[in-house]
Amino acid sequence: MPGRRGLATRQRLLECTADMLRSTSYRDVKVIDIAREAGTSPATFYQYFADVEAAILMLAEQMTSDGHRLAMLIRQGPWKGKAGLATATALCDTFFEFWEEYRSILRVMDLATEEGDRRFHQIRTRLLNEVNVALTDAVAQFQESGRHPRELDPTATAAVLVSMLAHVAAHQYGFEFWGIRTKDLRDSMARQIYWGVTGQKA
Amino acid sequence: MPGRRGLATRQRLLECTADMLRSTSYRDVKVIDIAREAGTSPATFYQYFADVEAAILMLAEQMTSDGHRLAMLIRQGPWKGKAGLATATALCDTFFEFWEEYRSILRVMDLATEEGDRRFHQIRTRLLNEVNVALTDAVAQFQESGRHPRELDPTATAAVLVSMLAHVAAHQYGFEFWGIRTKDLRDSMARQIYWGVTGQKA
DNA sequence: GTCCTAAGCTGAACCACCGTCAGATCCAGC
DNA sequence: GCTGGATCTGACGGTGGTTCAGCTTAGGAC
Repeated sequence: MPGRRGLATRQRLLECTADMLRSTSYRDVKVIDIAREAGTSPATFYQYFADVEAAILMLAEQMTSDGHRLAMLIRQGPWKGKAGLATATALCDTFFEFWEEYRSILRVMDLATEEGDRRFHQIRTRLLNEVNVALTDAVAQFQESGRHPRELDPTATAAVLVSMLAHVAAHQYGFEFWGIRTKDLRDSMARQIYWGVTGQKA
Repeated sequence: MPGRRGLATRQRLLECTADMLRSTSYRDVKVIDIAREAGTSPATFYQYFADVEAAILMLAEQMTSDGHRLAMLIRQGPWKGKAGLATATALCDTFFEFWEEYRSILRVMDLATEEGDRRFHQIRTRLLNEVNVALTDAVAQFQESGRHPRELDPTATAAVLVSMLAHVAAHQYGFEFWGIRTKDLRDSMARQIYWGVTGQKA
């Protein structure tokens, strides 16, 4: 349990880690650089974190607590008719914002998750499961009312839509570089989400 | 230009790199381990590749040439009616297979692309652009026939669908671990694709 | 103000890996 | 079996990883 000074140092190290991650490839983020940036010695870093991954893990945890707003939007928004399309559009925008803010952490989280890292996978689940459950509920509601193909698993549909949101948000710049405007991506994606949730055309 | 022996050595190093990548986190893949595995010295590795990334880049290039079948499926398949849904389903299956085969390379490619690496971005574009163009054409065709919302950009719609395919294929095991069956994912995804391409319910 | 103590920090050491180069080894063709 | 170019490697200086014993500092007690 670190005291006041220790907490300040740890926070400084976390911030520098986030900075390094923003400006350097994950593979090249070195403890010594983080320490230098924070005006301290590498040994101090190891007092607070077992390795660079552990620091990023902590950053990812901080991020998760900011992720509730994603699920909130889904639960609170209306999904019927024109307002439903507006909710879907707002959801896309919020995903874009969120990814913009935490881009560098999210990409490491994604890699680590795919590499089978349990800790990152758990954090990813905490972040996206909430969204998935909210979306599943929305889909299930419309499925009961009959307009939706019965044979589809609402959880799977929600997972597919969340994947779409996460991946498009992650590669937004790639698409722009390639001539596709973010606004068009958003509109197409919102339409897919509206369809997926309600089973109906707008 | 390496001769016969040189080419064999390079190929062996590439295979060992792919092996290491499968069993080790990207961050921890070391030249010395690859060399050991290949029964050669690190210096030999540097005769063929500038660094580990360069080797992975070459693996990614080999992968790209196997990627044509993805676009082929989209161009050849019928998209109308029940057969259209079958084409969408087959597309999902092919994506799953492809990702299964090249999982470890694809995740590094994704990371590097998001980190702004031009070379990996270019390869990613070569791989997915073809798919995207094929899908864009399919969407545009249905849009002309009027059943599709006019205001949507077909390129963006295609991009959104390709993102969905790539991300779900990448995280297939994550979803299964979490209780969602691959088959259900595939069916939900196929439905979204069918909707996205044709603008109609199945 | 001085002292004391626990919290916090670091210099230095050791080891692994990187990336390079001069020299050793191999082998195809004569 | 000799030779020249292709191929490989041992060894080295340099950087970063990680540890630990010992130093510094904050701040409470007096």
